[in-house]
Amino acid sequence: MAPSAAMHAAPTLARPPMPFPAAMARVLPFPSSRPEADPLDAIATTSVVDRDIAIFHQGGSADALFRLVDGVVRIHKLLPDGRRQIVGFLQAGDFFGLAFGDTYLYTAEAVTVATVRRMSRSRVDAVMDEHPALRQRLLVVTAEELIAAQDQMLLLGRKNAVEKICSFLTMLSRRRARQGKDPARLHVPMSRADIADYLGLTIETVSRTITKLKTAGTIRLLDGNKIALCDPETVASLAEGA
Amino acid sequence: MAPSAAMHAAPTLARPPMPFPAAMARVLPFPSSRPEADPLDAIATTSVVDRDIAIFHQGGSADALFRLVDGVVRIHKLLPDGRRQIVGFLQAGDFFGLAFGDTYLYTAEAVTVATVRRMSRSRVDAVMDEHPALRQRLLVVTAEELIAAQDQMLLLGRKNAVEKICSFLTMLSRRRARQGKDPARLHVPMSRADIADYLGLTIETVSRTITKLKTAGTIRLLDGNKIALCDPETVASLAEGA
DNA sequence: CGGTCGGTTGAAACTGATCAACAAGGGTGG
DNA sequence: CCACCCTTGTTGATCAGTTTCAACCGACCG
Repeated sequence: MAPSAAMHAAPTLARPPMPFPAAMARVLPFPSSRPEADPLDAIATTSVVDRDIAIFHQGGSADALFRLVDGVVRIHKLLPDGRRQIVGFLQAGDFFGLAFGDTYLYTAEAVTVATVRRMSRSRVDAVMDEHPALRQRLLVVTAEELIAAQDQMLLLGRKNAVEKICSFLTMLSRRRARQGKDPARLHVPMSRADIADYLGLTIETVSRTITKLKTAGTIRLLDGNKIALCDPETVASLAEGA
Repeated sequence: MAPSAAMHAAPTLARPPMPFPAAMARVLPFPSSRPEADPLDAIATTSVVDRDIAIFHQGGSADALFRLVDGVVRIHKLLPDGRRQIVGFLQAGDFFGLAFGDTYLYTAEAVTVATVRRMSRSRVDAVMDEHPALRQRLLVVTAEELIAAQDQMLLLGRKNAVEKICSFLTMLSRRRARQGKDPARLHVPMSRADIADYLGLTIETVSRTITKLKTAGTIRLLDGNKIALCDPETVASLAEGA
């Protein structure tokens, strides 16, 4: 995988030196599976991306917009010395790759094997001009992302380790609920390093905090990267500092 | 015109200790490009807001959109126990208060005496439908705001105190440059508490870090809340962990 | 002139980071 | 099939950056 534990903090040392290498994502062409009524769909091509493979890189030429069909994708930014901040975990339906300059401002990588639909930027613009409603929709999803980013700013700036972990678990729980699945039973495909870089912690602190919640009886660790919330409400209130 | 009643709601302290209503709100701050002949202008009314007075509150009914004409406004979110995270400082030209739900997601307050133009939400929607280009512009500025939010996430999650302060100074410097003013001479109207809550630090750490930069000869403190950057490039590189 | 407020500075405490060791898979090659 | 290794996660001990608590200063104000 890409950046990991070793690159946290430590202003002096920086094991992985390069911010953004050149390697492109291994994106396999794939026939369109379910063509929706979506005009964007007509200009999209489907690809399957392996675990830990980049879909695009920070600094790379931003020539396409993507939509996640299946799997989980992380987007992150890097500091020159390799410190990493994961800015979001995407789920099915999410758009990404929005760039208003000519280069991507962050890297997108598959956390699990992921299926994405790729739309060239020029075509997206053309389709938008034809279907103003799409632009409205894109505005709404961008706005929702901004709202989520602001919540994350509150988390990163003002929450302690327990609150951060509980916020993370609550986010996963809410996603489950939105999918009509059991919100007390989470699948957590991301590594401790990913969680740490998302919450502004180290892997050790993530591990210790999860252990603490487990021994406190707040959560239970199941196998297959699954976590059970004994009481989602309690976890949610811990996330807010209760 | 006279300041509207709505924006002179209860004076808000810089750090309100009381909990806030659980109600969620959806608000977007976003910068505009040019304040020229604008159809939005026709439906706007101007107000002057005193220092530290709220323009709207987190949880309040989101019935209007605002554009900052003059002064500085801060936007912040609160945790139930009063911990505060400032998610942005707005400058002249910036839009804020756009809501995608029916209540505001956070509070907007004047950092300096501020002049704002207020546009009712229903009228904004009508004007948008009439001028599709406005919606496009809205998308662009929202995306720019999202990009800024992601940079701030990197700052909050992975930067140390010196890097945070230098990032803040660099942001102010870039704004000055964009206004055609001397980027090495900053006006800093916000208090130490505001800076602390923006950077995820305490007032004391902000003060100490600024002192450290001053004694290191990186910056000079001038009176009238002004700061001179001895070398903006150096400050910018310190912001990235150099 | 006393009081408050914003900012600075000092000392101690604490949370989370760092360094280090180890265990549990999982894959690979002999 | 098994030994080995490499990766991921856990746990312990110590360290350090930031926070907390506290005192102080100067400016401003009634």
